[in-house]
Amino acid sequence: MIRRSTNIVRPEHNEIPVTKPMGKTAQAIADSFATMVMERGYNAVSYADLAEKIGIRTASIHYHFPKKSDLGGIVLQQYADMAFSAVVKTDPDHPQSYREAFAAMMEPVRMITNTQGVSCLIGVLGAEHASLPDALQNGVRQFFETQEQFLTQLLEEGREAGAFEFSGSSRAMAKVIASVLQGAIIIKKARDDIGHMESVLQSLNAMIMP
Amino acid sequence: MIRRSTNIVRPEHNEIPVTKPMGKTAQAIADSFATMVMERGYNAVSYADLAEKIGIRTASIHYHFPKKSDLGGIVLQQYADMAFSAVVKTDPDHPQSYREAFAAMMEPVRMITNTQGVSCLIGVLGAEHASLPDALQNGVRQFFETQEQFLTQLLEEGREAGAFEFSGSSRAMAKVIASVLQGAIIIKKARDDIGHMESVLQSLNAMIMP
DNA sequence: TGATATCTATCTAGTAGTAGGTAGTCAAGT
DNA sequence: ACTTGACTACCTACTACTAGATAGATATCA
Repeated sequence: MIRRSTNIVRPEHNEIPVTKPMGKTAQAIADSFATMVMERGYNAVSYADLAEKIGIRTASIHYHFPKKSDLGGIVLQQYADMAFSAVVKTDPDHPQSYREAFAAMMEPVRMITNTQGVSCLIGVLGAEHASLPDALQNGVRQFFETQEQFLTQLLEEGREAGAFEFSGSSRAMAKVIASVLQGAIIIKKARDDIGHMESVLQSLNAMIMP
Repeated sequence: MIRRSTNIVRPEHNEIPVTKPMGKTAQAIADSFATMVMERGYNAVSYADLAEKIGIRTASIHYHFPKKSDLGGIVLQQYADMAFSAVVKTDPDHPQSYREAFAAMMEPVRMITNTQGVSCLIGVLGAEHASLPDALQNGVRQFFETQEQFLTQLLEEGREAGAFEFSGSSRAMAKVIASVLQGAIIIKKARDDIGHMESVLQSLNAMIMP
């Protein structure tokens, strides 16, 4: 049974209403933390590392983020917001709109591709899964589920509109795409080879475009 | 220019000749370490964890593996040996032999798939790349390079023999396969969902089999 | 307006616990 | 007797985290 809808709906990932926006320092901490995790992994980033990089004391970081898991949670949430915010309005009468929506989803991937030494935050956390605090484990799982749902819907509706062409179910293809992106990003980091990512992205396009 | 060869040659990954085989305890330490890394990540496994699991003191682990990087190195080497040892003799006159060789390469993947809570050792280490000792960083990079070379050759010769069918270069397809496996394994762990892996493996077969 | 109080963001100085790693001892097996 | 594999006991460095103080900004109120 195919569910019909005119537009790709922005998925909700239970956003806690952020009543107070983050200050400059807090955001700097979050940004540095995110980058370092994408390079080294969650467990390899210490408050001391962060403090030195930003130029404050570790205690000041604890002021903004009492526990490491708080910091991890914020960073994960911001990352998910970024990843799912690139929404392009889709229209069944304009197949191109689905391709544009897909391209928009690839924007964060392109950013990671072009930043040396980093891979996807979620992939890194996924690799360390069992060692993470519960809240982060759940966040990671939820990200993957949301991403699959989002991709499945885009592929399904895009195929009906004639924008995509592939065999098998949309869900199966969504699983392949999510997997190939995660894997390719990790390999490009480990091999320090942007070419790997570029090749895979090209193959991926060939896989779904008519 | 296509390189012709009758057989898939087992790649060398500069194996240091292990003059002395490992004792029972040493192997138990290595095995437990490998499993725990595949669950949590390299940096989240301590000598204390290991010692408790095996039932010895941490100092005893240092006796067998003076530094953590030694332990990591051995485990990485054993993992690579396992991954690349499944060699099936290929024969251009028997296309089925290439499919069998491919299936043999998937055997370790199937093992990981069916073990709850673990993902591929190399993928985990890849995710933590920047925080690893140099020797491990190089080992991981080399694994990916060897794997790509191995897969490329198998796909190329298998396609010539009529065993595989796909568009694009063999190398590009090898990159896709290596990536999709890594990604899928991480996602199945994070989502605790074997179904994800099974779906992806099926799609992967459909991608290269005529 | 001036005094008082509260808030923000940082600091110094510490905590207990854990990390990887070392020195030196000792018993059992060959 | 020598090797093997384990031990006890320890070390230094680092971990996340806390307590308490302080300087400066901002709000409240007599």
